[in-house]
Amino acid sequence: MVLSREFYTRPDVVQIARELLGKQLCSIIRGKFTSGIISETEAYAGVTDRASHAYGNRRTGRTEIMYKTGGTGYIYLCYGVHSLFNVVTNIEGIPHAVLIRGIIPGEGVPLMLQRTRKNNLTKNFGIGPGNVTKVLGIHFSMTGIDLTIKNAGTGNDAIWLEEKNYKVNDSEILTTTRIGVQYSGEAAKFPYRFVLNK
DNA sequence: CGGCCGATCCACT
DNA sequence: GTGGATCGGCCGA
Repeated sequence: MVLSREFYTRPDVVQIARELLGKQLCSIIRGKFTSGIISETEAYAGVTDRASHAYGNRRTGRTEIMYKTGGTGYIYLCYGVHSLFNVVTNIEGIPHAVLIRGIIPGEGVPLMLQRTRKNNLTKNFGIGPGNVTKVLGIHFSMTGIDLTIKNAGTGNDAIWLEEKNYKVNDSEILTTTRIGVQYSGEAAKFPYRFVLNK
């Protein structure tokens, strides 16, 4: 079942980040389907979170996407090399987001290998936010895409999340501070990263 | 318009 | 453990 608008528009972005573990992230890129189970997430709590791009209510061409309704994809270029995929949460006007940092490969592994130019599944395949987008074929030019429908009307391309029969127990969830945000002072200490430890 | 820098990754030592 | 790659976005002038 595709995750609904109501799932994304709830107010607690940290709780949503936690709940996204075990959900299936799917893409159709140029007509080709690939998917994986989300194994690592980080919450970015909007205008009061110094680690967020929207800290201090900053509105720019890029961050504007974060102010859209929950269930929108916020994708941006990092270090000039990597597309990073986020799920926008909360209602329109409140710029919360969850960064997807890792997936367990599901369907379409041969195509994933082709995209990463590898011959077989390595130990950390699909781990790391730049790798998530690489294996699923997601590009930062797709930012703003609607995540609640399987065909978002952008030609053959679509991204969505599904609830699958993948059970996650609380005991399997590791909570830590976020990666790469040491510049953000106190916010760097927030326990906003969730890892599936299975 | 110029300069700085990033929610990273990988090869190499 | 470390450093280079690489370029759009953001800010200041």
